[in-house]
Amino acid sequence: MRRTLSFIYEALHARYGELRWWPARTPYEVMVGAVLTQNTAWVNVEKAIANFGERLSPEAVAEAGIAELAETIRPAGFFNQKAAYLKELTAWYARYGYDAPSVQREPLAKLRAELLSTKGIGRETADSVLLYAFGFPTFVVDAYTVRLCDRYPIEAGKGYEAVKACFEGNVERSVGVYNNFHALIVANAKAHCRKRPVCGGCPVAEACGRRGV
DNA sequence: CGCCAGGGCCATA
DNA sequence: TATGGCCATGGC
Repeated sequence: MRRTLSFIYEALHARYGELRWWPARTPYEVMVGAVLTQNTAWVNVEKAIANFGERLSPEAVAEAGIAELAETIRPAGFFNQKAAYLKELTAWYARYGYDAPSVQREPLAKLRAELLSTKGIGRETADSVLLYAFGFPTFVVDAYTVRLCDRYPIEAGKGYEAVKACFEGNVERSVGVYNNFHALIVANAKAHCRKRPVCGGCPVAEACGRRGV
């Protein structure tokens, strides 16, 4: 299994290089994107992000009315729910004075538990926030990662935490690797490992359990 | 036109 | 624990 994961990482890296998802900007913008992208195409998230203009700050979101916020994020879909979720996540951030270094001084496990008890913040969103916004070494598992585990002989076990533990236990414990590996999985899922697979030219076809399908 | 996208909540059994 | 319904826009 370790060999399989190492092979997949190396092969994807050779094909796509360093993708570094969610580049720079502010941690808060990453947080907003993490909520908006829930079951939503990223292109729609970008439209919603653009709608904020100068109001993409925790202070502005905290002050905004829920209806106004919903209208701003409309292109991202599920806008009523997500407006409420953004309020919740922003309220969590307020505990740390909207200050990233203050968050980063806390233990990962404590922060993850807090996020998971925040309405609208499930495992993937929590891990995305911790990894991409604040730089904690926590592996993000999404639908593409689960698909990878379904198609390759990785034997990660079932459920989010099992898959997460499998990756964390078998790749270098590094924020950079966690970041890039997840981005690589997404990139290959879009190019080849789709729901309906496009196996021609796939860089990891050699290790695929469905080779020939 | 139908399918689906970097989920999560809630009710139900 | 594990399904199923629900939320909603926009690209293809």
